[in-house]
Amino acid sequence: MSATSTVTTPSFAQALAESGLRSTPQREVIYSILLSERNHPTADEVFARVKTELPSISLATVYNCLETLVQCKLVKAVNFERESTRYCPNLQPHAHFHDDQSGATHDISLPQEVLSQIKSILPPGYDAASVEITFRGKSPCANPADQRN
Amino acid sequence: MSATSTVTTPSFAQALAESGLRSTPQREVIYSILLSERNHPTADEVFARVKTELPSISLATVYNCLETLVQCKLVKAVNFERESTRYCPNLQPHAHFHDDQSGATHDISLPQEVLSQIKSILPPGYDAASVEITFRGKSPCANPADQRN
DNA sequence: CTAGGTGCAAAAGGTTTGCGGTTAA
DNA sequence: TTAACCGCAAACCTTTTGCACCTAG
Repeated sequence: MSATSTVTTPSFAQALAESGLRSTPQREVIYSILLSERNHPTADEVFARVKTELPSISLATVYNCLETLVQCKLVKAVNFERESTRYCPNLQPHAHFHDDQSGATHDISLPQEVLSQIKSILPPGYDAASVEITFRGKSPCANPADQRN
Repeated sequence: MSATSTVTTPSFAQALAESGLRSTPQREVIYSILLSERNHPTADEVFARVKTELPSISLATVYNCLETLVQCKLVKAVNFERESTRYCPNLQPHAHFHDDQSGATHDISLPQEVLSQIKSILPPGYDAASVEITFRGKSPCANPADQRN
């Protein structure tokens, strides 16, 4: 629950090890921040949060760590237009809903059946390794405190 | 057919006028390049092409013109990850297939029925103004000359 | 001992903006 | 005449990189 302690989940260290990488305090804290704060934060937002725990961390290291986590498939990088890249620890197949007003981003679960119907629109010969689905519009936004801006 | 002459399609000037904007040679040429070269070029690629017709044009003007065309909905801006923005005059609902190897981008037509099934995965309360669907993977790429690389 | 990591500062894209001069309604 | 445009250069923002130092295996 807390992002404060250095919780080295076995699977976490393991996922890194599989890529020949180490589990470091920076990587652990950044990962736990992503897990506890599922608002799809930007690198800058993660930086602000992680600084409270590791005051000496640099923004470059945050970028590097996030990239590392993406490499070993612990998190996904999400982009909306030209906005800053956001990071998301949800590895399940899902779509994203981006609320332009509030800037909030929500995960939308994506049933396997819909996913395969989408893939079925591809003409023969196309081999899709991944599909990315992004909605834009107004979200319910029940909790105004969730709004970004 | 030719992108050389100053073809002021009525609808083109009209679309601009509706936003209180003018039809200029720069905007016309850029638009006709997009129409004739449907490879989803970047601003830089458009710049290279348009310079052969308007040698004195600047990259900033290309960016400005493209943005203007997007504003008055004559073209769509397309983004893949953090790559340069690409521009696309196809206003029909369609998905994009991005070939990571060649860099090529293909329009995939999106049947209305599939579109509505996709929208049906949204929980109640969500109001999607637009949906963006991007495939990544290997495309047939029958014509190697099309590869961007 | 040495490959991998961190922090810092500088560089690298891609895109936008401010400004002086030009042009079309 | 005057608002819209253009070209140029500088600014901007996000992200990456080079380098010196440090640390875990």
